[in-house]
Amino acid sequence: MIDLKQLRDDPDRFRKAAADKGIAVDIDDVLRFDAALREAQTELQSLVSEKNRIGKEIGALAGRLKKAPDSEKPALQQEMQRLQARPTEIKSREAELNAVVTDLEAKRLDLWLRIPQPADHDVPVGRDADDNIEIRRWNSPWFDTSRTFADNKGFAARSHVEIGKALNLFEFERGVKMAGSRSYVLIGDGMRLHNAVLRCAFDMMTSELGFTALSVPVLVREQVMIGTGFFPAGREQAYEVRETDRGGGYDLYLTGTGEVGLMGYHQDEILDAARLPLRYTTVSTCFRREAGAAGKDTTGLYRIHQFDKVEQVVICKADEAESRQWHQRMIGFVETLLQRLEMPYRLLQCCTGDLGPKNADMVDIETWMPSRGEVDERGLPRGAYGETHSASRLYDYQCRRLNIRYRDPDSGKPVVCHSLNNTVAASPRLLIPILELYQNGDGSVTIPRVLRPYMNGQERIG
RNA sequence: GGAGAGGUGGCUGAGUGGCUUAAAGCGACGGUUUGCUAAACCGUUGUACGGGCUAAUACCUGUACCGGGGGUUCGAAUCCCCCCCUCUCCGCCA
Repeated sequence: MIDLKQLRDDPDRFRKAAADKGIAVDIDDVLRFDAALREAQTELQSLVSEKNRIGKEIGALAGRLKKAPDSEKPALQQEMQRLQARPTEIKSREAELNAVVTDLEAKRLDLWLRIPQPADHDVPVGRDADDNIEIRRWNSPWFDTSRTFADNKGFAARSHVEIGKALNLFEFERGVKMAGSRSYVLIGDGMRLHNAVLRCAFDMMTSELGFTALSVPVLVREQVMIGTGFFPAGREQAYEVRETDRGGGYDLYLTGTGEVGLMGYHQDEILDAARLPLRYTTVSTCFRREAGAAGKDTTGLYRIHQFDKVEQVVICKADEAESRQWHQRMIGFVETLLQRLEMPYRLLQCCTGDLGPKNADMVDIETWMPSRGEVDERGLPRGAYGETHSASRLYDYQCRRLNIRYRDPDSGKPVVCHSLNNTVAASPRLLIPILELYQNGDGSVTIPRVLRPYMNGQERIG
């Protein structure tokens, strides 16, 4: 959520920002509702103020009335009636104004929540993912993405789907039987490898990097979804559990990322400035409806409704330099992990059209997936980078919605925090490059060295 | 799931319709005193949203907030209704 005062001061900045992101929101309506609301509030408050003042007189009079001898009571009662006339009159106008204020507040909030965070000045303007700009690449010591898979490994690549089927690491049929399309079952070493990746990433964040591990709810109230910025814009992406239909007071929503729980944790708190920055990590199951993605990435483990993810978030002081520094660090943690896994990746600077409403800046990390991409003249896929991570820098947009602040040591005033988040490892999507890059000509798969401690020392599958 | 007790400021805790529109204590901050520390004494005290005046996030002023939402009333922490949460006991259970 943006700062309304900033909107009043410079509406053009937000008009342009929304246009750059390709998000339709009527800034003029927000300003109109805002102005009308404040006018109504002003009138309402002065009426209530008058009512309260008379109320005090009535209170004092009531006290005198109680102690007064009977002879004086009729006069006092008459005075009481006279005093009560004006508040009664105010009440009807107050009710009218209250209705107006409630209505305008709702209208203003509805639009306010939809005004996107302006992209930072150094984020390239663009329409969609095609306009993202590559920042840099890293190649594995033993796999050069500029050469074909066969040139790298000496045999033709099989897709993770084929590998998984041959080695019985996962299947889709029974997953679909139980839960519908985009559902799957991990089996045996497939499940073990999945856990190994997550554990490896989780241990790095906690033991090595000092992030605090939290296990957080993945079934949360609407307020947390709004606060973290996933609602209202992404409402159709979340599964909802309609508890109100069975008499409960609240509906609940399955979270699409651990970020929701990690950030919602401190909702409505004023944090101790001395304890910032807060660094949290979690491993959680993530649920996504993938509405609007029908027909897209329908094969394999790439786009699925349920997966597990190690996520990292940082909540820091409202300082642009510090925010930017953490963004780079958090990206660096992921690079370290991918380099340990010896898998080629690249960094993409996302353009304005690909940022989403809440980000000032976003860097995607894509890992090389040999089975993706166009098919060459021999009918073999050329391979392509596939998105595995996304590092967001949000300034105070998310923390303002969540109402997470700290007290500035100098002024003593509450200041809205900055927040950042980044994937550490999302699996089974990350199993795609692992299986495909580490496959051998004999059909087996070598287990990446860093994952072997989490596989009981096992070196190969199959 | 059943029964009961609760939810008041940073913390403890009083307050069962106005004469207290949240007492008192603790803590924190500022000051006085002091060779220094401690103590004592005096003072201050939250958040949000408006309005006024502005260079100002300074100052003045208003409204709201006693778990959340609604209601009764001239007036609600207090009375009524719904919901949420916590605790105790019972039941069930990974």
